[in-house]
Amino acid sequence: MPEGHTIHRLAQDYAARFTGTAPRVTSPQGKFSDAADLLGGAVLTATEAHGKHLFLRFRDADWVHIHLGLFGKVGFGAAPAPPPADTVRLRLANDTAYADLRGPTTCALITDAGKRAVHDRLGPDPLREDADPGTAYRRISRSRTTIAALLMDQKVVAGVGNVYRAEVLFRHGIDPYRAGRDITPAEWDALWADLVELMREGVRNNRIDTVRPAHTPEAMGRPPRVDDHGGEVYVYRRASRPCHLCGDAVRTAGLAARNLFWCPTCQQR
DNA sequence: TCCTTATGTACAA
DNA sequence: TGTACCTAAGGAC
Repeated sequence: MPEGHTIHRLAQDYAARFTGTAPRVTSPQGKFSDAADLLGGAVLTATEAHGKHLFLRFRDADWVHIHLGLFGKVGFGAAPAPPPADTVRLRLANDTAYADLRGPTTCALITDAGKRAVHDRLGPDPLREDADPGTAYRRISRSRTTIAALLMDQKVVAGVGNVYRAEVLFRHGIDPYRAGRDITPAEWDALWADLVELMREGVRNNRIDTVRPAHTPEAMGRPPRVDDHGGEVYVYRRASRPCHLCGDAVRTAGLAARNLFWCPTCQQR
């Protein structure tokens, strides 16, 4: 499910199955039918991700812009493709594979200029080679907004979602309510480097794991556990349960319409 | 079977 | 700050 690592992984997965082929493009659910018709016979030539935005290039400059939102999902399978569910917004199918996209916030055909406009409103993405963390720090270091809100602001950093936000702040012992301008350059460098590492691992494994080897249940002599969302984490969705490090209750609170999770003992101002 | 929830974002007021 | 949008899974009945 969709934070930046999911989208970069999807870019790889679409590329592996469809690059250099002219897949049949359909929209069983209907909302992308007109654009799908325009892509009939077109070769998929590249895929790219920036933050939570996915781009599939057909021909020279026809881009399908996809944003999964909160509910979007892509399912891949081997040919022959079964009859699609009627919620499938976009199906690509060639002789070897198919991919079904459901529930996206965005699935639209755009031009190079349209794509550039998307990049322009996004901050640096820890998963992209061209990312400049200094760009993000210039905004953070001038802001009275909390670091928790800034990390989720895609104009500041692209690709971080609610899980990575909670976890990276925990890993660095940073209180989520600290103002951006109180984050030191050294703290930002460490946060960024950690995001790069965690998110790369997220792409590799297609899930979010943030617990250091020294803190796994095995290493700490505790019973094994499985976190709700499929990865091993410190605080995300662990409200009122004991912190893995200090044992105090993990706290939760609403912040900008999302649930924030943190350990008030391990994360100090 | 209904209700809640979710790793997101945009827009109105 | 609230609401709308898109889908599916899990839990309460």
